[in-house]
Amino acid sequence: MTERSVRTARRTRADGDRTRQLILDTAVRLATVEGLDGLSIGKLANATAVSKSGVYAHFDSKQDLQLATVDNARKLFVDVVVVPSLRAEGLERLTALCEMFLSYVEQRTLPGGCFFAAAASELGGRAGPLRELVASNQRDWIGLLSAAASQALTNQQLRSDTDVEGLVFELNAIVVSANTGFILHDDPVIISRARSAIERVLDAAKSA
Amino acid sequence: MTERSVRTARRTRADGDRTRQLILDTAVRLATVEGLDGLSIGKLANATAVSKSGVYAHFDSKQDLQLATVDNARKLFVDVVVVPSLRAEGLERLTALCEMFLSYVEQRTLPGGCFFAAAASELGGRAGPLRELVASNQRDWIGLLSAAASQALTNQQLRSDTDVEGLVFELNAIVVSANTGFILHDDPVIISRARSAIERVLDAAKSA
DNA sequence: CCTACCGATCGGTAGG
DNA sequence: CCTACCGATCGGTAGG
Repeated sequence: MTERSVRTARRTRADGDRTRQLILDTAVRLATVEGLDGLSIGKLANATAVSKSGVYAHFDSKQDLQLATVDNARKLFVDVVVVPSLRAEGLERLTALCEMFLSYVEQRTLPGGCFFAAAASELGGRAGPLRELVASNQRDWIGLLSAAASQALTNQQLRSDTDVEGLVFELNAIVVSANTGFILHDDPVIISRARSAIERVLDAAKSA
Repeated sequence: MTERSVRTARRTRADGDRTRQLILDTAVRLATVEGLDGLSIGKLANATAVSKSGVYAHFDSKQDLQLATVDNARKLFVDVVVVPSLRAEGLERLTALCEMFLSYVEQRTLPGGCFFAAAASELGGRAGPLRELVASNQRDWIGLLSAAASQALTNQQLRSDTDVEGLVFELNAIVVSANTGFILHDDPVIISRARSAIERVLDAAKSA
């Protein structure tokens, strides 16, 4: 009987998982505004109504929390940008990836815009595992665009003399720049300017 | 006599100006790596071998220091990117602005790459005078590119149906993305990829 | 420009 | 998961 009431009162594993997820989701949102470094355990504890040591119950150190936050941001990015685009193939997939990225920014999915654009700028000039993890995620994204572009080339949807790396560099530059500009100037016109630029670049590369 | 020795021992106005400039130059460099917010008065004092209150002798508050740091970064940018490009006009000026920007990044003028690219990413999602100052500098840069592009159009160096705003958006996206990629991946190939992209975009816009 | 100090907050730990 | 605490560092000030 005592045993029983203790058991019902005790926090279950599922509770712990939910708290951990709450902390990480909040961390992703906070980090797009304050930066991954500006994110403090104290502020995060306050924002989630968990005590500081409650946060440390889930993460060994600030760096451990930061790495888990990047992983969580990756999951979000895959869910809202990548997965919906995988329904299409080749040129259509390439177009969808760019459009879903722009829409992910435009919808203000995260308050400070794209998590990885912010993290890449913040950590670019530093060293350590956090920077490497962000760089690796960035390479994965470029790889995803490149694979779609290559398939479009194989499908003869793009001109046979297309420079795939150059095309992907340009597309990525456009969507990332749209993110920064949209957040800095709070101006949706920048998103439509990016849409036009994407269209122009892809039209120029399309096979006749 | 006592008067005299006191006078020679006393710090002159020029000494103060030199210290202030040393602080600001160090702040610009540090801010490209640590961020304008990550920049602390203590670290800055250490890096310049001035005491913390020595820093406060020149700036009323951290925000005051940050605003002065942005102004100092602007001066540097004008010196190394803008001024050399103003010798040319029209299309040549537009090309020079892009090339000088890429070279300013490639030469590692600042350890964390372009100051304003870093500041725009860091402050984009926040509010206040610092963000407004950075946004205003960003608009000036876009305005500079736009003016050169417009003149190129007037000079009939660009096709008469050229979308100046779209062209400038694309050129800026390319050079800023080159900055982030170069710093994050430490790979000079990204700069040459950007040079090719600039060339491709400008070639497509050139009048026959 | 310095030394010496302020309260607040940082990342992190002890003990439960 | 909590309260209560640690030394270090933060932005900033007093007094010289």
